[in-house]
Amino acid sequence: MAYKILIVDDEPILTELLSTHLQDHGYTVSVANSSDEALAKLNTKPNLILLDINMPGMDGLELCKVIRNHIVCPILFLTARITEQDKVNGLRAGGDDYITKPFGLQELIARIEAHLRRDERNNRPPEVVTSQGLIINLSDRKVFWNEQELSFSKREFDIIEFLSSNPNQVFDKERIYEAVWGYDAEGDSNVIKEHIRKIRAKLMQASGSEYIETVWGMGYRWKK
Amino acid sequence: MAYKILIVDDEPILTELLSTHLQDHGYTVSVANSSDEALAKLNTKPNLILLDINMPGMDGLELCKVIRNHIVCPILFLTARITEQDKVNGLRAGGDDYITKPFGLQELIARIEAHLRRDERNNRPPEVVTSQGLIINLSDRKVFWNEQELSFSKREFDIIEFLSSNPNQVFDKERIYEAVWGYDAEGDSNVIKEHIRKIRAKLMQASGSEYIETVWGMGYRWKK
DNA sequence: GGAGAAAGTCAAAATTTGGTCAAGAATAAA
DNA sequence: TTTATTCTTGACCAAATTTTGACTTTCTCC
Repeated sequence: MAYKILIVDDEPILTELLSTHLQDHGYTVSVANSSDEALAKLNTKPNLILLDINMPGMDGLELCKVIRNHIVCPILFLTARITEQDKVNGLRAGGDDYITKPFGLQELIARIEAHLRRDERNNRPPEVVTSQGLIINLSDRKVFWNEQELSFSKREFDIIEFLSSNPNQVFDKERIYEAVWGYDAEGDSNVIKEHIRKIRAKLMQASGSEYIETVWGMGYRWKK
Repeated sequence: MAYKILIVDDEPILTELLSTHLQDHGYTVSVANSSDEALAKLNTKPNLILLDINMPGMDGLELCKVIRNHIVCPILFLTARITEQDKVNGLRAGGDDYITKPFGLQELIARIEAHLRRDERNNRPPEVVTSQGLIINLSDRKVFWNEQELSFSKREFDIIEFLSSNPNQVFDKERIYEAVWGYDAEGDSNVIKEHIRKIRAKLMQASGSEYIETVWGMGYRWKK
């Protein structure tokens, strides 16, 4: 999922430039040309905000404080001001970083990445894979069919995780073994077949449908 | 509790100056004059690291990457380098900010505050309240079941703190050991099992319910 | 349709893992 | 110092999982 970045600045030339550049790097960008517009666009829940300090109407610092009452995400100030006191004020207002114009676009991207990465680290959302009413929560290692939690052993879950994270792809038994056990299987082994059987049985009992498909002579595939 | 800041720099004059200044602002400071020393001092669990890029031996960027494998805390680079590429490299290496020498002490403090505040916001609720009447106060290191205070030893509380701060996530024994003891366990150890047993017993006696769940083959999880 | 290969099934054996206990070592308190 | 508390270790048991081997079924190609 692409990260959403909100740019708040009243200079159309700059916002246009930034917007394009960020989009080239895979970000979803929305632009606000005024404080009011910025507040209105908060409901798009941006993952990061670039905020110009010099804005007509409400000052960037003020705006920052207001934003902080609404959402928690990295806020980076863009500004031409350079005195130390300005920096201090910006950070005290609840900003997370301070980039002085003119700035290099590469540096900007790197800083954005650093902040997003940081944010990710701190409060990563649960990774969830879903298919047809089945919810697979990878970080909690839990599987639900509607309200009901299904229980799987370690190996079983590992196999489910691997297959469901790569839906519709066919993997032969050696490949699955390698991915789940971490090393190559020696000789012919019945292990995979047996685990697949267990998994299928549990999923079938709960949901009544098949999730793992056999591709004859090739391997198994997670249907999505 | 005072924040702990680790300064990594090989210039004694600078570290001395910084150290004094930070202490004046109420921080607990430890100094490492080399990469090896820095790594050794990681187990003091600093809340923030100031890292010089130009160091003899392991480069600051390298060091940063290594540190990132151990702990999660803001890392601020200190350096005389100023090219944009340098900044980009620093941030990519896992750093959170980049301060070029010479820098103002006020700005430094402000940036430190901003990062710590940020960290606080993200992952340090002052107290964790779990479901049925159990209150875990992390700053006072006290646990209450309704009105009654439960007593836990240091290790026991550390484990409770770690698990309950990351509810629903499964941690294997090595991971718990690393988080609580600050370094890797050597060989198989029974310590975690034993402490978990003690904790469970106390919680069960007081509240009559299980808070720590065993995930077979994976580890333990704090139920929430 | 039949041979042979691949996949599925089942139950039992083998292994791994977690829980418990008791006692020694280490640490803190008195 | 003595004493009490906490931490760690090793042994053992019980439970759960994983693997195995024998067997049956299904599919493909001749």
